[in-house]
Amino acid sequence: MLGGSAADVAPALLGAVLTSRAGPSDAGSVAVRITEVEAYEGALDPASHAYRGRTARNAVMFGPPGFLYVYFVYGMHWCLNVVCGAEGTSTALLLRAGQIIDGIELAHERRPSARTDADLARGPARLAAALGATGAQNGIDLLDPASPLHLLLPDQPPADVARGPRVGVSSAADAPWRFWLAGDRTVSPYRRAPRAPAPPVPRTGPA
DNA sequence: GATTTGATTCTCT
DNA sequence: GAGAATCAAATCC
Repeated sequence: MLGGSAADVAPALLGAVLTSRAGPSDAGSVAVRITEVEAYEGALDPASHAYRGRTARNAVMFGPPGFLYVYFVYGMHWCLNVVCGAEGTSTALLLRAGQIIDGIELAHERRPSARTDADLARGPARLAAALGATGAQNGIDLLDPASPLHLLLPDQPPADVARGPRVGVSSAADAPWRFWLAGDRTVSPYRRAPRAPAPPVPRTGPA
């Protein structure tokens, strides 16, 4: 399952369940069903952190699949990625959204601004916050049940998978490398990258 | 060594 | 709809 190009692996990750344990005890765990991901194709993808080669920050992406790559962005947010390519290929999948299926109360405590259950993990930084994930979990093995974060892949890929352009990326903005469960309420709203040029406006008024 | 930008979210207008 | 918050990595001089 894991080990191919990010776009190939992406549909298989939809419907997967990511479980986090708050601490040494099992009390306070939160589980999320992944409903939206984005593929980042490593050295082939201008939008990928691995596009310009290996650095201390992105080293995890160059490792074997099944590991967690966590990065810090905009000075305040953590984002979670699952390494999916073979060792050395640096492809990964960004977890963009999910549905909390266990530990809803704890998730609300971690995300006070979320007004509904669907808002708890609707967005990459929100998902990380709901799980209580930070850079401390960077590089852990998601396939190891003993890890603080554990990923359980579904028996078979979901049927209703939609795909489209990625959110918030300013390069390769049109590549259809975002995948989500069609119709799911927890999928984040599409937004073009802030710095991308405005789309052409047809001239309907007087010149 | 200094500057710029970013795989975002929240709040106010 | 627009702007602020705020850190690290990458880029430029």
